[in-house]
Amino acid sequence: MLDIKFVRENLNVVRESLEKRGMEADLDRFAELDEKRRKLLFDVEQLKHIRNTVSEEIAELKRVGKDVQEKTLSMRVLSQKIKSLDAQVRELDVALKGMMLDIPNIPHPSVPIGADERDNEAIRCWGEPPKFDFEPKAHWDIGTKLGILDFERAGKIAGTRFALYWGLGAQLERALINFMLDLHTREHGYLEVFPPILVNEGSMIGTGQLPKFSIELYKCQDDDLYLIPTAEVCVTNIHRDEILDGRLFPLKYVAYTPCFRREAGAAGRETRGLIRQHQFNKVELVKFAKPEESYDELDSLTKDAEEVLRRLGLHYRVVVLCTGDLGFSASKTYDLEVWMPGHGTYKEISSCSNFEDFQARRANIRYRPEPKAKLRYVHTLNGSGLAIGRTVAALLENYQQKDGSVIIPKVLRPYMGGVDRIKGR
RNA sequence: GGAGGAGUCGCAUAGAGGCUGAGUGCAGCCGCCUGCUAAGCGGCUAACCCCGAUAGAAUCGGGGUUCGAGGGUUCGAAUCCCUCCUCCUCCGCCA
Repeated sequence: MLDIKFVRENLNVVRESLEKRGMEADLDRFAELDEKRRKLLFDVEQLKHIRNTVSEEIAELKRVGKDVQEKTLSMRVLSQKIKSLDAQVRELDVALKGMMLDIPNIPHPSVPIGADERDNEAIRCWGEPPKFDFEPKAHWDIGTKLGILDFERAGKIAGTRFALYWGLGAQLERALINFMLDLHTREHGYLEVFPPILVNEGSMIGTGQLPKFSIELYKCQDDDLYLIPTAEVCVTNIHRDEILDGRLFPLKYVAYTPCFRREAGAAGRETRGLIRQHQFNKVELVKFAKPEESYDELDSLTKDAEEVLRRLGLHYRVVVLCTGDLGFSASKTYDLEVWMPGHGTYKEISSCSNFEDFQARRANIRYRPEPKAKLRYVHTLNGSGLAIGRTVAALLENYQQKDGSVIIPKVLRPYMGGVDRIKGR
């Protein structure tokens, strides 16, 4: 959420930012309702002032045993008036809050302007695509043939866009989770957390999934609970409604969780394989930072995620998302895209974002910069470090051999009981 | 799931319709006093919103709101009533 005062005083900045994103909002209506609300609020507060004063007088009169009837009667009228004005203010509050919750974050000035992912800018590359003396296969063919991935039975159990892992496939998934958690906790200084993955509506509003993107979420029918689409939700909301100690910044958390997405807008896209699943595992990095340090923290968070790919020996590039591709809550996002030989393309495997104070304002997460200073909103950041299913896909495609087996990178072997190659069941 | 109890300023607690603009203690900060420390004395220790002053984020003045959340009763609610949430105790069920 943007600061309502900022929006009030910078309507054009907000309008421009919406335009850059290719989005719309009725800002004229916002201005009108906001104006109306403040006028009403001013009126009702004046009436409340009278009520407070007269109530005091009534108390005083009763104390000395004087008649109070006349004042009480006139106050009864005033009180009704206040009640009705209060209701009107509340109505406008709800309308304005609703509008504010639907306005996306303002992109950072360094974000390239563009319409969609084709306008994203690649800023760096690491490694080389592996060379094959045969036609590299897609990971679903490799995995199915090796008997470690079973999409048919997953479809029977749950439906399309679900996967069943067997044997070394399941172990590889688990090995990657542990490898990533160990790397981030032992070498990058993150604190491991294991949060609830069913969360309430307040948490979803806090990070920006609700109210606008409910179509992407799985909701429990009989409870006010949602399955998380990313650990960003539960980990960022750890500090909802808290005042944090700025001396401890940056706070760095890492969490492994399953994630659940309805993929409502992706019908027909990437229906095969592990790339786009309703349920997938992810190791997520989350930071709480001071505003003046948050972009440095974004850079180091991105590097922390990149380190996973480097150690796995996977060729990747880093792109800056353009305004049209930028997420609703983000000010700036770097995507890590891993090379997928079976597809012949790069695929997003991590998304690292700075939300500035957008989520902090929604979730009410603040800190006091100095002992006597005013409270400020923190900046929140997060990034995948990494998406596990997509990493499995990338490993299968990049390390596939002519005989259909797949080499396990050295760093994972200790996590696989020393297995150096998957040759099938 | 059932039955009780509780949620008040950083922590601990008082408060039971109007002398509460929420008191007290602790911790913390700033003074004073002091050879040093301790003690003592005085002060400060909440957030948000609206209006006004100023070129302004700062700051100042006025007003409003907030005692878990939301409604209600009343001229007036921390206090009474209703709904919900969270925590604790006991019972039942359960990995």
